[in-house]
Amino acid sequence: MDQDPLTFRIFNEIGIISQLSGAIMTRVLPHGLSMAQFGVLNNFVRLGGERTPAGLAEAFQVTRGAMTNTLARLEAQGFVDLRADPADGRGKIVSITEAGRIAREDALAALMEEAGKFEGKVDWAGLQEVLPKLVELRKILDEERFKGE
Amino acid sequence: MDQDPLTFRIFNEIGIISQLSGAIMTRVLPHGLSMAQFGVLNNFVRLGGERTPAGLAEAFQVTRGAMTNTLARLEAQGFVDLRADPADGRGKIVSITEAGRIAREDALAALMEEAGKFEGKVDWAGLQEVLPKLVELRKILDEERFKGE
DNA sequence: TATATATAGTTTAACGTTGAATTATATGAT
DNA sequence: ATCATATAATTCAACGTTAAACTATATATA
Repeated sequence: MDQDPLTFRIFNEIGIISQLSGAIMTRVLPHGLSMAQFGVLNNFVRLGGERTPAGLAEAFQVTRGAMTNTLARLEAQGFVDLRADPADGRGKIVSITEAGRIAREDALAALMEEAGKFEGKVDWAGLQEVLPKLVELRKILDEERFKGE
Repeated sequence: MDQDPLTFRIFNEIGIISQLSGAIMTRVLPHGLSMAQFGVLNNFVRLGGERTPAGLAEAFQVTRGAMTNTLARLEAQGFVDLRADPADGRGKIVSITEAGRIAREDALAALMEEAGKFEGKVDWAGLQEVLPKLVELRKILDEERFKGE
C-alpha cells in the first residue's frame, strides 16, 4: 500500500472510512433508518419546507431511481408524505411527517451519542483543517461528472 | 449542510468523494474490472506471492462472502487461479495469472491517465497533509469494529 | 396548432456489499 | 479417541446504488 501513488492512497483511505463510518452509523440508527433515509429527514428538519424527489436526488448526489427507493421506504414507515404537485402533472411534492421529525430526533441523538465515544480519540482540530480540502476535492470530482455530457 | 456538526460534514464529504471517485475509476477501468477486482490484482503484483481468500478479505476490509464473489469474477475472466490448499482441506490458494498481470497493467495505465486529468486542478500538496489524518481516523474507526465481539 | 424535445418519476437488471446460515475441515480439551 | 469449538469458504436474501428503458406530462419551435 505504501508504494501506491498518493492519489490511490487518498482514495483508498476515503473509501475505507466511508465504508466503516457508514457501517457504524447504520448500526446505531434507530427505527430501521438507513443513512440515506436519515439524510433526507435531517435535510427536511434543518431546511424546512417541502421538496421534489428530483430536488432531493440532486441535493444528495444520487440518481432519481435511488431517491424513489429511499422515499418509498420513508413513506412506508410514515416518515414522509408524498402528494401530487398541483402545478405540474409529472411532479410530486415531499414533506416530512410528525413521526418523521421524531425519528430524526431519535436518530440524531443516537448518532451524537456514538460520536461522543470518539471524543478524545480523534483529533478533531486536525480534521477541521482537513474539511475544506475535502470539500475542494469533492467539487473538482463533481465537475468531472458532467464533462462528457 | 453548513450547520451540521463537524463530524457529519466530514463523513458526508468523505462519503460523496468515495462515491464519485469510485464511479470515475470504474468508468475508466478496462477489461470490465471493478475497483474491488483491480485492488486484488494490484495487491498481487505489488506484493507478489500467493494469498488465501480469507487473507485477501482481511486485507481489503471486506467480508469473506464479498471476496468469494470478487475472486469468482476474477477467475471467470482468467485473471486469477484458485486451487485447493494441500496443507488445509478447508482452504484455497489464490494466485494471479499472466492475463491478470496484463489486465492490471492496462488498468493502472488507464487510472494514471485519468489521474493526469486532475493534475493542476487538485492541490495534491495539500492533500498530502490530509493523508496521515485520514489514516489516523481510519485506524480509530477500525478498532471500533471489534469492540463488542 | 403540431410536433419535437425536455423533464419528473418509476421500474428493472445488475453490481458490490453485508450478515447470517451452511458445509467441510482443523484444533483443542477431556 | 471423542466431542466441542473454531476456522475456511460458499450461499442466500436483503440493501442501496447505478444505468437504462419506460410512462406521463411540459415546453419550445416550426
